[in-house]
Amino acid sequence: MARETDLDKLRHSTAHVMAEAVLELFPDAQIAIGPSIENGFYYDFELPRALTQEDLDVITENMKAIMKEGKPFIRKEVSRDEAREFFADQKYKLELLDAIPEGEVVTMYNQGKFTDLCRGPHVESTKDLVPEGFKLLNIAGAYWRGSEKNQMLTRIYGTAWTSGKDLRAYLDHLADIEKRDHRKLGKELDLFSLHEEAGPGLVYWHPRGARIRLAIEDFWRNEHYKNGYEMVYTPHVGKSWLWETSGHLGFYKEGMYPPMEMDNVDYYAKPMNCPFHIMIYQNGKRSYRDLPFRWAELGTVYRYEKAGALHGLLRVRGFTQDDAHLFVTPDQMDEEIMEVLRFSLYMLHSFGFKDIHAYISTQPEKSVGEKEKWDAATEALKRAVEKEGLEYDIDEGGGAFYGPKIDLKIKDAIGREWQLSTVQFDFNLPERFDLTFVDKDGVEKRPYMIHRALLGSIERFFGVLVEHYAGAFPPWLSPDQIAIIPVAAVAYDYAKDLEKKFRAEGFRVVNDLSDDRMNAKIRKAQKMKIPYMLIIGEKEMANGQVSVRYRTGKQVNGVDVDAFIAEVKEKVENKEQI
RNA sequence: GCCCUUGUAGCUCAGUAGGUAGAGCACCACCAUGGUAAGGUGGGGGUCGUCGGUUCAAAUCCGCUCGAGGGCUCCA
Repeated sequence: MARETDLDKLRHSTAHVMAEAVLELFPDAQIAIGPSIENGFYYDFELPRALTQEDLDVITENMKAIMKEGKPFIRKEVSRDEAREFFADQKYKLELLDAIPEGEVVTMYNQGKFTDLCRGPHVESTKDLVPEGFKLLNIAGAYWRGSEKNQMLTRIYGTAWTSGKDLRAYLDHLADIEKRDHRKLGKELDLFSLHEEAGPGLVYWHPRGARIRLAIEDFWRNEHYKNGYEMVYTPHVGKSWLWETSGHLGFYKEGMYPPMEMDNVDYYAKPMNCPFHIMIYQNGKRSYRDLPFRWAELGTVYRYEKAGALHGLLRVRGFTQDDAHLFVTPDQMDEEIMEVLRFSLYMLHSFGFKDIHAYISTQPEKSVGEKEKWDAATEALKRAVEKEGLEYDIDEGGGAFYGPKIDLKIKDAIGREWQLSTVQFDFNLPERFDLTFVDKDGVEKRPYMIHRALLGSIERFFGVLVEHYAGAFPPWLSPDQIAIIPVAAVAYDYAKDLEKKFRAEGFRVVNDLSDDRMNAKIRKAQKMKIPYMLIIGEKEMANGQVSVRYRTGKQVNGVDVDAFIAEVKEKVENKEQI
């Protein structure tokens, strides 16, 4: 167990004080566990009734009072019997006690009226805690010991810092996260919607969202061609034998939409694209001269995610993977892995993600395929990651049963990690579908198969992008790149000319000819986070110019139209933010 | 699936101790033609998520159900 930092100690001790305060309110409460966590702490209780916000206020006041009293935290080593007797009416503590290995010292910590079974460490006294530096945040349900078979407890989450200033900074950070929420911005910027009445977890892309998606997809397709991929399109449903052969019906059935029967055969909506790409592979006798195949598809798949797991665009039931499958000979493996990783990084960088961390997952206990293959593939993954100079962690035994993999996690603008790219070896499907290629020596051999997704799923990636940019997309992605804002009706003809000109240049333009006042038009464009606003009136008309107001608030008046076009083009081409 | 919270006009939200619904924005109409974040006036729009119960009377109380949010679990 890692040594606890001072902040961990503070948080853990604050959790104990919270438990004391809760027991003051509910003397009969059963207490479970209360550790420190990132940014705070929690404690789980079994309570006689549901908590309200008022309860939290009372608990908070109790806690502050306890902190002011300055009660020492006292550590005490006890025998198991002593502990068992002390916690006779605390069933969870008794269970925890039983789980402590024989021979390990049992310790209890006391402060004021509260004593907990706890290995510590804690601060010296409750007066070392910071009344103005903590806040109880929310109430949630949590299973005892994290198992859904067990009793659901009430968990109170809190945050704690060494000063009121740090607390405020953290609360500001939480507010920032809320402002960036892609569900909120998706509504405000009119990007997408979800309709429970039409099916939970299924996404509707509005025109403005679709424009962003198309910009992403166009870029994605072009880059794939440049990197030697071919595009394929495959069906959305397939007969059950495909999924029996692939093993999905065996291992993954509860994650699939239920079957549709037609002509006495069950059809399933695809949860993955692999079997379909394999069908294309199977369509002919393959030679080593043909390999590698790199087949990519923006393939829409359907998976049954539990209702409680659905979350905006980040967790949905129908989504589009930016999928590709590589069929390679064993001696092409190294080179192909290098290329896939390089390509992944290039894509992520293009979208403004610079901070990238790799995770390599190796052979688990239960797996298919020979050990030599696993080792060779794992080594290839490591070599690739090292060659790109990426920091990486190894998750020993964390691979899927069918092969090792690399996952790439990016950090967004406010430091949150998201897993996007994944590159996975598959020793299973080539076997199950009996894939072969004819090698130089005329012998049929098994190809290697690599699954990879660079962005993950378009929906999820889009959600991450919205939060990363807080809705202020760089011009190349922005749904509207330019807003034309004529000051008065006299400038409408000029506005229309400009609009035509910009469209001819390939820009996405909105021309605001409404009878709003200019100020209102600016406000609207600003709220839609349009990067360039062009204010035009008599002055600009006379000189064939535009006045540019940037989303950032900067203004430049009297700009020649061609100079403006060149400026925007450069930003778009370089995928730069303004 | 489980726990807690929650569901009132397109959106954001008010609705005090139960007496048959309000605001702002958006939308429509008219007036106003305006130089860097909301011009004015008027208007249309809701069976208060669904079903059932208590009551003379329910958006307000109770039950069921369907969603959503925060968690837990799950994510081969």
